[in-house]
Amino acid sequence: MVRRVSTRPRAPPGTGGATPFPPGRWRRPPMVDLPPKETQFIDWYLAVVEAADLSDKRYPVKGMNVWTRYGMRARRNLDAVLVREIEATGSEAVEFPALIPQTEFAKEKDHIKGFDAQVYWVTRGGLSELDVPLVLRPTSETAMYPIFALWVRSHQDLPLTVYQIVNTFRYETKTTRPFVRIREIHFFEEHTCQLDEAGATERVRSNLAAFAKMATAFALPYVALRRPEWDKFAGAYYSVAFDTPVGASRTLQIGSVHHYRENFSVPYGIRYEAADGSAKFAHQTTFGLSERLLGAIVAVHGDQKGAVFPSSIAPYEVVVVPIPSADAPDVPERAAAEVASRLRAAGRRVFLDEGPDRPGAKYFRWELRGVPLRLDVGRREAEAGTATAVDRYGRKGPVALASLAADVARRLEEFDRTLAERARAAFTASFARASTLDELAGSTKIRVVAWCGQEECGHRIEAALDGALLGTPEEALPIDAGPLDRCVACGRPDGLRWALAAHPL
RNA sequence: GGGACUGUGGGGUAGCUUGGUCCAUCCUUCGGGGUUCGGGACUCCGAGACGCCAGUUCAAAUCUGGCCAGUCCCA
Repeated sequence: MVRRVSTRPRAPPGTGGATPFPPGRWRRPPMVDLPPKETQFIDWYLAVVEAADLSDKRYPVKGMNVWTRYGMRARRNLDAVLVREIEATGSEAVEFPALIPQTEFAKEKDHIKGFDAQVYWVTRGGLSELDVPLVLRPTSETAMYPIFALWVRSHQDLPLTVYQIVNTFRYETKTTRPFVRIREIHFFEEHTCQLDEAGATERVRSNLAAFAKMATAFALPYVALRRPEWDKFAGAYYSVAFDTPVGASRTLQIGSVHHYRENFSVPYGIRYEAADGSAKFAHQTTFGLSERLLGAIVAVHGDQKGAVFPSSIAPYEVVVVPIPSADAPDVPERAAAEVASRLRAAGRRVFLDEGPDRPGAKYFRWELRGVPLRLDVGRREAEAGTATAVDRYGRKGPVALASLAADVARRLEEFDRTLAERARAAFTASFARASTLDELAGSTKIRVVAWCGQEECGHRIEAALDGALLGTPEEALPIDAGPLDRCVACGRPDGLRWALAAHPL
Protein backbone atom coordinates (compact mmCIF):
# COMPACT_ATOMS: atom_id res chain seq x y z
CA MET A 1 0.00 0.00 0.00
CA VAL A 2 1.26 3.44 -0.83
CA ARG A 3 1.71 5.60 2.18
CA ARG A 4 0.36 9.07 1.77
CA VAL A 5 2.61 11.87 2.82
CA SER A 6 0.99 14.88 4.37
CA THR A 7 0.85 17.88 2.08
CA ARG A 8 0.92 20.03 5.14
CA PRO A 9 4.27 21.64 5.95
CA ARG A 10 6.25 19.57 8.39
CA ALA A 11 7.79 20.97 11.49
CA PRO A 12 11.41 21.77 10.76
CA PRO A 13 14.17 19.69 12.29
CA GLY A 14 15.14 20.58 15.79
CA THR A 15 11.62 21.25 17.00
CA GLY A 16 10.82 17.66 17.80
CA GLY A 17 9.02 17.10 14.54
CA ALA A 18 10.99 14.01 13.65
CA THR A 19 8.98 10.98 14.66
CA PRO A 20 10.25 7.52 15.53
CA PHE A 21 6.82 6.15 14.57
CA PRO A 22 5.68 5.52 11.05
CA PRO A 23 3.72 8.51 9.85
CA GLY A 24 1.44 6.25 7.83
CA ARG A 25 -2.27 6.41 8.26
CA TRP A 26 -4.43 3.93 10.01
CA ARG A 27 -7.28 2.48 8.09
CA ARG A 28 -10.24 4.77 8.40
CA PRO A 29 -13.17 3.42 10.32
CA PRO A 30 -16.52 3.54 8.56
CA MET A 31 -18.54 6.54 9.55
CA VAL A 32 -21.40 4.61 11.07
CA ASP A 33 -22.71 4.17 14.58
CA LEU A 34 -21.89 1.01 16.47
CA PRO A 35 -24.76 -1.37 17.27
CA PRO A 36 -25.99 -0.91 20.86
CA LYS A 37 -23.69 -2.77 23.27
CA GLU A 38 -26.51 -3.47 25.71
CA THR A 39 -28.89 -5.24 23.36
CA GLN A 40 -26.68 -6.46 20.52
CA PHE A 41 -23.51 -7.37 22.30
CA ILE A 42 -22.00 -9.70 19.70
CA ASP A 43 -22.68 -7.31 16.84
CA TRP A 44 -21.23 -4.49 18.88
CA TYR A 45 -18.11 -6.50 19.69
CA LEU A 46 -17.46 -7.47 16.09
CA ALA A 47 -18.00 -3.90 14.93
CA VAL A 48 -15.60 -2.50 17.52
CA VAL A 49 -12.83 -4.96 16.71
CA GLU A 50 -13.23 -4.10 13.05
CA ALA A 51 -13.64 -0.36 13.39
CA ALA A 52 -10.87 0.04 15.95
CA ASP A 53 -8.57 -1.67 13.45
CA LEU A 54 -7.36 -4.33 15.87
CA SER A 55 -7.73 -7.29 13.55
CA ASP A 56 -8.42 -7.91 9.90
CA LYS A 57 -10.76 -10.84 9.63
CA ARG A 58 -10.74 -11.02 5.85
CA TYR A 59 -7.96 -13.58 5.70
CA PRO A 60 -9.41 -16.44 3.66
CA VAL A 61 -9.19 -19.11 6.36
CA LYS A 62 -11.98 -19.31 8.89
CA GLY A 63 -10.88 -18.39 12.36
CA MET A 64 -7.48 -17.14 11.28
CA ASN A 65 -7.26 -13.39 11.35
CA VAL A 66 -4.53 -10.89 10.61
CA TRP A 67 -3.00 -8.87 13.40
CA THR A 68 -2.92 -5.26 12.23
CA ARG A 69 -0.27 -2.76 13.24
CA TYR A 70 -2.59 -1.28 15.83
CA GLY A 71 -3.66 -4.68 17.16
CA MET A 72 -0.05 -5.81 17.39
CA ARG A 73 0.81 -2.84 19.56
CA ALA A 74 -1.89 -3.87 21.99
CA ARG A 75 -0.81 -7.50 21.88
CA ARG A 76 2.82 -6.70 22.58
CA ASN A 77 1.89 -4.53 25.53
CA LEU A 78 -0.34 -7.30 26.82
CA ASP A 79 2.35 -9.94 26.40
CA ALA A 80 4.82 -7.70 28.18
CA VAL A 81 2.59 -7.78 31.26
CA LEU A 82 2.34 -11.57 31.12
CA VAL A 83 6.10 -11.95 30.76
CA ARG A 84 6.80 -9.48 33.55
CA GLU A 85 4.49 -11.19 36.02
CA ILE A 86 5.35 -14.78 35.23
CA GLU A 87 9.08 -14.14 35.26
CA ALA A 88 8.65 -12.47 38.62
CA THR A 89 7.66 -15.91 39.90
CA GLY A 90 10.80 -17.56 38.54
CA SER A 91 9.43 -18.94 35.30
CA GLU A 92 11.74 -18.92 32.28
CA ALA A 93 11.02 -18.77 28.56
CA VAL A 94 11.53 -21.74 26.26
CA GLU A 95 10.18 -22.59 22.86
CA PHE A 96 9.18 -25.98 21.56
CA PRO A 97 8.43 -27.00 17.96
CA ALA A 98 4.93 -26.67 16.54
CA LEU A 99 4.73 -30.22 15.18
CA ILE A 100 4.22 -33.26 17.37
CA PRO A 101 4.56 -36.88 16.26
CA GLN A 102 1.30 -38.80 16.50
CA THR A 103 3.05 -41.40 18.63
CA GLU A 104 3.83 -38.86 21.34
CA PHE A 105 0.50 -37.11 21.03
CA ALA A 106 -1.41 -40.30 21.73
CA LYS A 107 0.27 -41.21 25.02
CA GLU A 108 -2.17 -39.68 27.50
CA LYS A 109 -5.57 -41.21 26.77
CA ASP A 110 -7.93 -38.55 28.15
CA HIS A 111 -5.88 -35.81 26.59
CA ILE A 112 -6.06 -37.20 23.09
CA LYS A 113 -9.75 -37.91 23.53
CA GLY A 114 -10.31 -34.28 24.48
CA PHE A 115 -8.45 -32.90 21.48
CA ASP A 116 -9.13 -35.59 18.90
CA ALA A 117 -11.83 -33.71 17.05
CA GLN A 118 -9.96 -30.47 16.82
CA VAL A 119 -6.40 -31.04 15.73
CA TYR A 120 -4.84 -30.27 12.39
CA TRP A 121 -2.73 -33.03 10.91
CA VAL A 122 0.33 -32.81 8.75
CA THR A 123 0.37 -36.02 6.79
CA ARG A 124 2.63 -35.21 3.88
CA GLY A 125 6.16 -33.92 3.47
CA GLY A 126 6.59 -32.68 -0.04
CA LEU A 127 5.32 -35.48 -2.23
CA SER A 128 5.69 -38.33 0.26
CA GLU A 129 3.24 -39.51 2.86
CA LEU A 130 4.80 -39.29 6.31
CA ASP A 131 5.38 -42.58 8.14
CA VAL A 132 4.34 -40.93 11.37
CA PRO A 133 1.76 -38.16 10.88
CA LEU A 134 2.43 -34.92 12.73
CA VAL A 135 -0.03 -32.97 14.84
CA LEU A 136 0.03 -29.19 14.69
CA ARG A 137 0.03 -28.43 18.41
CA PRO A 138 -3.35 -27.59 19.92
CA THR A 139 -1.39 -27.08 23.18
CA SER A 140 2.10 -28.24 24.03
CA GLU A 141 1.95 -30.91 26.73
CA THR A 142 2.76 -33.68 24.31
CA ALA A 143 5.54 -31.71 22.63
CA MET A 144 7.25 -30.81 25.87
CA TYR A 145 6.87 -33.80 28.11
CA PRO A 146 9.05 -36.31 26.25
CA ILE A 147 11.82 -33.71 26.55
CA PHE A 148 10.96 -32.96 30.17
CA ALA A 149 11.55 -36.66 30.79
CA LEU A 150 15.14 -36.12 29.61
CA TRP A 151 15.61 -32.92 31.59
CA VAL A 152 14.27 -34.23 34.87
CA ARG A 153 16.55 -36.85 36.41
CA SER A 154 17.05 -35.82 39.99
CA HIS A 155 15.07 -34.02 42.67
CA GLN A 156 17.69 -31.32 42.21
CA ASP A 157 16.27 -30.64 38.72
CA LEU A 158 12.95 -29.69 40.31
CA PRO A 159 10.95 -27.64 40.22
CA LEU A 160 11.12 -27.14 36.46
CA THR A 161 9.20 -23.98 35.65
CA VAL A 162 9.08 -22.80 32.04
CA TYR A 163 6.71 -20.95 29.75
CA GLN A 164 6.39 -20.15 26.08
CA ILE A 165 4.33 -17.75 23.98
CA VAL A 166 3.58 -19.44 20.66
CA ASN A 167 0.78 -20.04 18.21
CA THR A 168 -1.37 -23.10 18.69
CA PHE A 169 -3.99 -24.51 16.37
CA ARG A 170 -7.43 -25.90 16.99
CA TYR A 171 -9.90 -26.90 14.34
CA GLU A 172 -12.83 -25.00 15.82
CA THR A 173 -16.12 -26.05 14.27
CA LYS A 174 -18.41 -23.49 15.83
CA THR A 175 -18.69 -19.87 14.72
CA THR A 176 -15.34 -18.16 15.15
CA ARG A 177 -14.92 -14.70 16.62
CA PRO A 178 -11.84 -12.48 16.63
CA PHE A 179 -9.66 -13.01 19.74
CA VAL A 180 -12.33 -15.12 21.41
CA ARG A 181 -12.90 -18.25 19.38
CA ILE A 182 -10.26 -18.78 16.75
CA ARG A 183 -8.34 -21.53 15.07
CA GLU A 184 -4.86 -20.07 15.36
CA ILE A 185 -4.35 -19.08 18.95
CA HIS A 186 -1.69 -16.75 20.29
CA PHE A 187 -1.01 -18.79 23.38
CA PHE A 188 0.84 -18.24 26.63
CA GLU A 189 1.47 -21.56 28.37
CA GLU A 190 3.45 -22.28 31.47
CA HIS A 191 4.38 -25.89 32.23
CA THR A 192 5.93 -26.99 35.47
CA CYS A 193 7.21 -30.16 37.07
CA GLN A 194 7.11 -30.36 40.85
CA LEU A 195 8.43 -32.77 43.45
CA ASP A 196 5.04 -33.83 44.70
CA GLU A 197 1.37 -33.03 44.84
CA ALA A 198 1.84 -30.34 47.47
CA GLY A 199 4.42 -28.64 45.28
CA ALA A 200 2.04 -28.66 42.35
CA THR A 201 -0.77 -27.32 44.51
CA GLU A 202 1.53 -24.53 45.62
CA ARG A 203 2.34 -23.71 42.00
CA VAL A 204 -1.38 -23.48 41.21
CA ARG A 205 -1.72 -21.04 44.09
CA SER A 206 1.24 -19.04 42.83
CA ASN A 207 -0.28 -18.90 39.34
CA LEU A 208 -3.56 -17.63 40.78
CA ALA A 209 -1.65 -14.86 42.50
CA ALA A 210 0.27 -14.02 39.33
CA PHE A 211 -2.94 -13.87 37.36
CA ALA A 212 -4.43 -11.50 39.91
CA LYS A 213 -1.61 -9.09 39.16
CA MET A 214 -2.03 -9.45 35.41
CA ALA A 215 -5.76 -8.86 35.68
CA THR A 216 -5.14 -5.76 37.74
CA ALA A 217 -2.95 -4.39 34.96
CA PHE A 218 -5.78 -5.00 32.50
CA ALA A 219 -8.44 -3.80 34.96
CA LEU A 220 -10.31 -7.04 34.33
CA PRO A 221 -12.41 -8.25 37.25
CA TYR A 222 -12.89 -12.03 37.22
CA VAL A 223 -13.79 -15.05 39.29
CA ALA A 224 -11.45 -18.03 39.71
CA LEU A 225 -13.56 -21.17 39.55
CA ARG A 226 -12.72 -24.80 39.97
CA ARG A 227 -14.38 -26.41 36.98
CA PRO A 228 -16.71 -29.34 37.58
CA GLU A 229 -15.32 -32.81 36.82
CA TRP A 230 -17.08 -33.02 33.49
CA ASP A 231 -15.62 -29.76 32.28
CA LYS A 232 -11.99 -29.96 33.37
CA PHE A 233 -9.08 -29.84 30.94
CA ALA A 234 -8.48 -33.09 29.10
CA GLY A 235 -6.08 -35.07 31.24
CA ALA A 236 -6.14 -32.79 34.27
CA TYR A 237 -6.62 -33.79 37.91
CA TYR A 238 -8.47 -30.52 38.33
CA SER A 239 -8.81 -27.20 36.49
CA VAL A 240 -9.24 -23.68 37.76
CA ALA A 241 -10.49 -21.22 35.16
CA PHE A 242 -10.86 -17.45 35.22
CA ASP A 243 -14.17 -16.11 33.98
CA THR A 244 -15.11 -12.51 33.40
CA PRO A 245 -18.68 -11.33 32.81
CA VAL A 246 -19.40 -9.85 29.39
CA GLY A 247 -22.92 -8.89 28.43
CA ALA A 248 -26.07 -10.26 30.02
CA SER A 249 -25.43 -13.56 31.81
CA ARG A 250 -22.50 -14.24 29.54
CA THR A 251 -18.99 -15.05 30.64
CA LEU A 252 -15.70 -15.30 28.87
CA GLN A 253 -13.01 -17.69 30.08
CA ILE A 254 -9.83 -15.64 30.05
CA GLY A 255 -7.35 -18.14 31.43
CA SER A 256 -6.88 -21.40 33.25
CA VAL A 257 -4.55 -23.23 35.61
CA HIS A 258 -4.41 -27.00 35.76
CA HIS A 259 -3.11 -29.48 38.28
CA TYR A 260 -2.10 -32.67 36.48
CA ARG A 261 -0.86 -34.71 39.41
CA GLU A 262 0.96 -37.64 37.73
CA ASN A 263 -1.47 -37.95 34.85
CA PHE A 264 1.10 -36.92 32.26
CA SER A 265 4.35 -37.68 34.05
CA VAL A 266 3.53 -41.39 34.19
CA PRO A 267 2.81 -41.94 30.47
CA TYR A 268 5.65 -39.59 29.48
CA GLY A 269 8.10 -41.01 32.00
CA ILE A 270 8.92 -37.78 33.81
CA ARG A 271 10.58 -39.53 36.70
CA TYR A 272 13.29 -38.49 39.11
CA GLU A 273 15.44 -39.93 41.83
CA ALA A 274 14.45 -38.54 45.20
CA ALA A 275 16.87 -37.64 47.99
CA ASP A 276 16.26 -41.02 49.60
CA GLY A 277 17.15 -42.81 46.39
CA SER A 278 13.62 -43.83 45.44
CA ALA A 279 12.16 -43.21 41.97
CA LYS A 280 9.20 -40.85 41.79
CA PHE A 281 7.06 -39.25 39.17
CA ALA A 282 6.86 -35.48 39.00
CA HIS A 283 3.58 -33.69 39.67
CA GLN A 284 2.79 -31.18 36.98
CA THR A 285 0.87 -27.96 36.45
CA THR A 286 0.08 -25.70 33.54
CA PHE A 287 -1.15 -22.14 33.22
CA GLY A 288 -2.69 -20.95 29.96
CA LEU A 289 -3.65 -17.54 28.60
CA SER A 290 -4.36 -16.17 25.16
CA GLU A 291 -5.49 -13.16 23.15
CA ARG A 292 -8.87 -13.77 24.69
CA LEU A 293 -7.54 -11.34 27.25
CA LEU A 294 -7.52 -8.71 24.54
CA GLY A 295 -11.04 -9.68 23.54
CA ALA A 296 -12.11 -9.39 27.17
CA ILE A 297 -10.51 -5.97 27.48
CA VAL A 298 -12.44 -4.77 24.45
CA ALA A 299 -15.66 -6.42 25.64
CA VAL A 300 -15.48 -5.27 29.25
CA HIS A 301 -14.19 -1.71 28.90
CA GLY A 302 -15.54 -0.72 25.50
CA ASP A 303 -18.56 1.53 25.19
CA GLN A 304 -20.86 3.02 22.59
CA LYS A 305 -18.07 5.17 21.23
CA GLY A 306 -15.74 2.22 20.70
CA ALA A 307 -12.84 0.52 22.43
CA VAL A 308 -11.39 1.79 25.70
CA PHE A 309 -7.90 0.59 26.61
CA PRO A 310 -6.31 0.77 30.02
CA SER A 311 -3.11 2.75 29.60
CA SER A 312 -1.02 -0.34 30.41
CA ILE A 313 -1.86 -1.95 27.10
CA ALA A 314 -3.18 0.91 24.96
CA PRO A 315 -1.35 0.92 21.61
CA TYR A 316 -0.85 4.62 22.26
CA GLU A 317 -1.34 6.14 25.65
CA VAL A 318 -1.63 9.64 24.21
CA VAL A 319 -2.60 11.04 20.84
CA VAL A 320 -1.64 14.62 20.07
CA VAL A 321 -3.93 16.50 17.71
CA PRO A 322 -2.84 19.81 16.22
CA ILE A 323 -5.70 22.22 15.56
CA PRO A 324 -4.82 24.10 12.37
CA SER A 325 -5.12 27.82 12.32
CA ALA A 326 -5.59 29.83 9.11
CA ASP A 327 -3.77 32.93 10.30
CA ALA A 328 -0.80 31.12 11.84
CA PRO A 329 -0.36 27.99 9.73
CA ASP A 330 2.76 26.49 11.29
CA VAL A 331 2.25 27.41 14.91
CA PRO A 332 -0.06 24.64 16.15
CA GLU A 333 1.82 22.00 14.20
CA ARG A 334 5.14 22.92 15.72
CA ALA A 335 3.71 23.17 19.20
CA ALA A 336 1.99 19.78 18.85
CA ALA A 337 5.22 18.20 17.63
CA GLU A 338 6.98 19.67 20.63
CA VAL A 339 4.38 18.19 22.98
CA ALA A 340 4.68 14.77 21.37
CA SER A 341 8.45 14.90 21.46
CA ARG A 342 8.58 15.77 25.15
CA LEU A 343 6.19 12.98 26.05
CA ARG A 344 8.19 10.45 24.09
CA ALA A 345 11.30 11.60 25.87
CA ALA A 346 9.43 10.88 29.09
CA GLY A 347 8.79 7.31 27.87
CA ARG A 348 5.17 7.63 26.76
CA ARG A 349 3.69 5.88 23.76
CA VAL A 350 2.49 8.80 21.68
CA PHE A 351 0.92 9.26 18.27
CA LEU A 352 1.10 12.68 16.66
CA ASP A 353 -1.86 12.85 14.31
CA GLU A 354 -0.71 15.18 11.57
CA GLY A 355 -3.15 13.80 9.04
CA PRO A 356 -5.21 16.02 6.78
CA ASP A 357 -8.56 15.28 8.41
CA ARG A 358 -10.43 17.86 10.38
CA PRO A 359 -9.94 17.78 14.14
CA GLY A 360 -13.44 16.48 14.78
CA ALA A 361 -12.87 13.47 12.56
CA LYS A 362 -9.67 12.72 14.46
CA TYR A 363 -11.48 12.88 17.79
CA PHE A 364 -13.99 10.30 16.67
CA ARG A 365 -11.30 8.02 15.28
CA TRP A 366 -9.16 7.96 18.40
CA GLU A 367 -12.16 7.49 20.63
CA LEU A 368 -13.15 4.50 18.50
CA ARG A 369 -9.62 3.18 18.91
CA GLY A 370 -9.71 3.60 22.64
CA VAL A 371 -6.78 5.93 23.27
CA PRO A 372 -6.86 6.95 26.95
CA LEU A 373 -5.78 10.55 26.56
CA ARG A 374 -5.91 13.13 23.81
CA LEU A 375 -3.96 16.37 23.80
CA ASP A 376 -5.27 19.16 21.59
CA VAL A 377 -2.82 21.85 20.58
CA GLY A 378 -4.17 24.84 18.71
CA ARG A 379 -3.09 28.42 18.39
CA ARG A 380 -4.47 29.28 21.81
CA GLU A 381 -2.49 26.51 23.50
CA ALA A 382 0.61 27.26 21.49
CA GLU A 383 0.60 30.86 22.63
CA ALA A 384 -0.13 29.97 26.24
CA GLY A 385 2.42 27.14 26.41
CA THR A 386 -0.24 24.54 27.21
CA ALA A 387 -2.24 21.69 25.69
CA THR A 388 -5.85 20.77 26.27
CA ALA A 389 -6.17 17.25 27.66
CA VAL A 390 -9.31 15.22 27.07
CA ASP A 391 -9.49 11.68 28.39
CA ARG A 392 -11.52 8.86 26.87
CA TYR A 393 -14.35 9.59 29.27
CA GLY A 394 -14.52 13.19 28.08
CA ARG A 395 -12.92 14.84 31.08
CA LYS A 396 -11.18 17.97 29.92
CA GLY A 397 -8.57 20.35 31.30
CA PRO A 398 -5.38 22.23 30.49
CA VAL A 399 -1.89 20.87 31.00
CA ALA A 400 1.15 23.14 31.09
CA LEU A 401 4.12 22.40 28.88
CA ALA A 402 6.37 23.05 31.86
CA SER A 403 4.83 20.16 33.83
CA LEU A 404 3.74 18.09 30.87
CA ALA A 405 5.03 14.64 31.82
CA ALA A 406 3.78 14.86 35.38
CA ASP A 407 0.38 16.24 34.36
CA VAL A 408 -0.09 13.55 31.75
CA ALA A 409 0.95 10.87 34.24
CA ARG A 410 -1.61 12.18 36.71
CA ARG A 411 -4.38 12.23 34.14
CA LEU A 412 -3.57 8.73 32.95
CA GLU A 413 -3.65 7.48 36.51
CA GLU A 414 -7.00 9.11 37.03
CA PHE A 415 -8.26 7.60 33.81
CA ASP A 416 -7.07 4.13 34.81
CA ARG A 417 -8.70 4.48 38.20
CA THR A 418 -12.03 5.40 36.64
CA LEU A 419 -11.74 2.57 34.15
CA ALA A 420 -11.12 0.07 36.93
CA GLU A 421 -13.97 1.45 39.05
CA ARG A 422 -16.42 1.20 36.19
CA ALA A 423 -15.37 -2.33 35.40
CA ARG A 424 -15.65 -3.31 39.03
CA ALA A 425 -19.14 -1.84 39.36
CA ALA A 426 -20.34 -3.62 36.22
CA PHE A 427 -18.77 -6.83 37.48
CA THR A 428 -20.51 -6.74 40.83
CA ALA A 429 -23.83 -5.92 39.22
CA SER A 430 -23.66 -8.93 36.95
CA PHE A 431 -24.18 -11.56 39.67
CA ALA A 432 -27.34 -12.64 41.45
CA ARG A 433 -28.30 -15.64 43.51
CA ALA A 434 -30.84 -18.16 42.30
CA SER A 435 -32.54 -20.13 45.06
CA THR A 436 -34.77 -22.20 42.78
CA LEU A 437 -34.32 -23.78 39.39
CA ASP A 438 -37.13 -21.62 38.04
CA GLU A 439 -35.11 -18.51 38.76
CA LEU A 440 -32.43 -19.77 36.41
CA ALA A 441 -34.55 -19.82 33.30
CA GLY A 442 -33.95 -16.83 31.05
CA SER A 443 -31.61 -15.26 33.56
CA THR A 444 -29.75 -12.11 32.58
CA LYS A 445 -27.36 -12.43 35.51
CA ILE A 446 -24.59 -14.81 36.33
CA ARG A 447 -26.28 -17.02 38.89
CA VAL A 448 -24.87 -17.99 42.23
CA VAL A 449 -26.37 -21.26 43.44
CA ALA A 450 -25.94 -23.64 46.31
CA TRP A 451 -24.92 -27.02 44.93
CA CYS A 452 -24.52 -30.39 46.59
CA GLY A 453 -21.65 -31.29 44.29
CA GLN A 454 -23.36 -34.20 42.56
CA GLU A 455 -23.03 -34.36 38.82
CA GLU A 456 -26.71 -35.09 38.28
CA CYS A 457 -27.71 -31.90 40.11
CA GLY A 458 -25.07 -30.01 38.17
CA HIS A 459 -26.63 -31.07 34.90
CA ARG A 460 -30.10 -30.15 36.15
CA ILE A 461 -28.79 -26.68 36.92
CA GLU A 462 -27.31 -26.42 33.44
CA ALA A 463 -30.56 -27.59 31.86
CA ALA A 464 -32.63 -25.10 33.85
CA LEU A 465 -30.39 -22.22 32.77
CA ASP A 466 -29.71 -23.58 29.32
CA GLY A 467 -26.13 -22.71 30.12
CA ALA A 468 -23.14 -24.10 31.95
CA LEU A 469 -22.19 -24.72 35.55
CA LEU A 470 -18.91 -22.84 35.58
CA GLY A 471 -17.65 -24.25 38.83
CA THR A 472 -17.01 -23.45 42.44
CA PRO A 473 -15.16 -20.31 43.55
CA GLU A 474 -11.57 -20.67 44.70
CA GLU A 475 -11.87 -17.40 46.54
CA ALA A 476 -14.66 -15.32 48.09
CA LEU A 477 -17.95 -14.99 46.24
CA PRO A 478 -18.26 -11.74 44.28
CA ILE A 479 -21.53 -10.93 46.07
CA ASP A 480 -23.14 -11.63 49.40
CA ALA A 481 -25.41 -14.52 48.41
CA GLY A 482 -27.09 -15.25 51.75
CA PRO A 483 -27.18 -18.60 53.54
CA LEU A 484 -25.75 -21.76 52.00
CA ASP A 485 -28.77 -23.82 53.00
CA ARG A 486 -29.74 -26.42 50.43
CA CYS A 487 -28.96 -27.59 46.93
CA VAL A 488 -30.84 -25.60 44.33
CA ALA A 489 -31.55 -28.80 42.40
CA CYS A 490 -32.18 -31.61 44.88
CA GLY A 491 -32.89 -29.55 48.00
CA ARG A 492 -30.59 -31.63 50.18
CA PRO A 493 -28.42 -29.86 52.76
CA ASP A 494 -25.39 -32.18 52.43
CA GLY A 495 -22.02 -31.45 50.88
CA LEU A 496 -22.96 -27.92 49.91
CA ARG A 497 -20.74 -25.46 48.12
CA TRP A 498 -21.34 -22.35 46.09
CA ALA A 499 -21.33 -22.62 42.32
CA LEU A 500 -21.71 -20.16 39.46
CA ALA A 501 -23.78 -20.76 36.37
CA ALA A 502 -23.90 -18.69 33.20
CA HIS A 503 -23.68 -18.74 29.43
CA PRO A 504 -20.06 -19.00 28.27
CA LEU A 505 -19.43 -16.90 25.19
C1' G B 1 -24.25 -35.87 12.29
C1' G B 2 -29.61 -33.56 11.00
C1' G B 3 -32.23 -29.14 9.43
C1' A B 4 -32.98 -23.90 7.94
C1' C B 5 -31.05 -19.67 5.81
C1' U B 6 -27.40 -16.45 3.35
C1' G B 7 -23.32 -15.21 -0.41
C1' U B 8 -23.66 -8.20 -4.85
C1' G B 9 -17.04 -3.06 -4.99
C1' G B 10 -12.34 -2.58 0.73
C1' G B 11 -16.94 -2.41 4.55
C1' G B 12 -22.38 -2.20 4.60
C1' U B 13 -26.49 -2.43 1.24
C1' A B 14 -30.82 -1.93 -3.00
C1' G B 15 -32.35 -4.98 -6.89
C1' C B 16 -34.09 -11.38 -6.89
C1' U B 17 -40.91 -12.84 -5.64
C1' U B 18 -42.83 -11.77 -11.63
C1' G B 19 -35.55 -12.90 -16.20
C1' G B 20 -35.10 -7.60 -20.28
C1' U B 21 -36.14 -0.83 -17.94
C1' C B 22 -28.98 -3.09 -14.46
C1' C B 23 -22.33 -1.81 -18.96
C1' A B 24 -26.31 -2.91 -11.27
C1' U B 25 -28.74 1.54 -6.26
C1' C B 26 -27.35 4.22 -2.02
C1' C B 27 -24.01 5.04 2.23
C1' U B 28 -19.11 4.41 3.53
C1' U B 29 -14.18 3.74 1.70
C1' C B 30 -10.22 4.77 -1.87
C1' G B 31 -7.38 8.40 -5.69
C1' G B 32 -7.18 13.65 -7.46
C1' G B 33 -8.63 19.18 -7.47
C1' G B 34 -10.68 23.49 -4.95
C1' U B 35 -12.75 25.97 -0.71
C1' U B 36 -12.17 24.74 4.46
C1' C B 37 -10.24 23.52 9.55
C1' G B 38 -11.63 24.33 18.14
C1' G B 39 -16.41 17.68 17.69
C1' G B 40 -17.65 13.05 12.04
C1' A B 41 -16.78 19.69 6.34
C1' C B 42 -18.57 20.99 1.48
C1' U B 43 -17.97 20.54 -3.56
C1' C B 44 -16.24 18.83 -8.42
C1' C B 45 -13.86 14.74 -11.07
C1' G B 46 -12.45 9.66 -10.82
C1' A B 47 -11.93 4.14 -8.94
C1' G B 48 -14.16 -0.25 -7.26
C1' A B 49 -18.88 -5.85 -7.00
C1' C B 50 -23.25 -10.00 -8.77
C1' G B 51 -18.94 -16.81 -4.41
C1' C B 52 -17.41 -20.92 -8.22
C1' C B 53 -18.91 -24.33 -12.20
C1' A B 54 -22.54 -26.05 -15.35
C1' G B 55 -27.59 -25.73 -17.25
C1' U B 56 -32.36 -23.36 -19.08
C1' U B 57 -33.22 -19.01 -22.31
C1' C B 58 -33.08 -14.62 -27.72
C1' A B 59 -31.70 -12.68 -22.76
C1' A B 60 -29.51 -14.60 -15.91
C1' A B 61 -27.49 -10.70 -10.09
C1' U B 62 -32.56 -12.75 -10.73
C1' C B 63 -34.65 -19.49 -12.57
C1' U B 64 -32.45 -24.90 -11.96
C1' G B 65 -28.47 -28.30 -10.39
C1' G B 66 -23.74 -29.23 -8.25
C1' C B 67 -19.71 -27.32 -5.50
C1' C B 68 -17.39 -23.88 -2.11
C1' A B 69 -17.84 -20.48 1.90
C1' G B 70 -20.50 -18.51 5.94
C1' U B 71 -24.57 -17.89 9.68
C1' C B 72 -28.30 -19.85 12.87
C1' C B 73 -31.05 -23.92 15.19
C1' C B 74 -31.10 -29.10 16.79
C1' A B 75 -28.23 -33.68 18.32
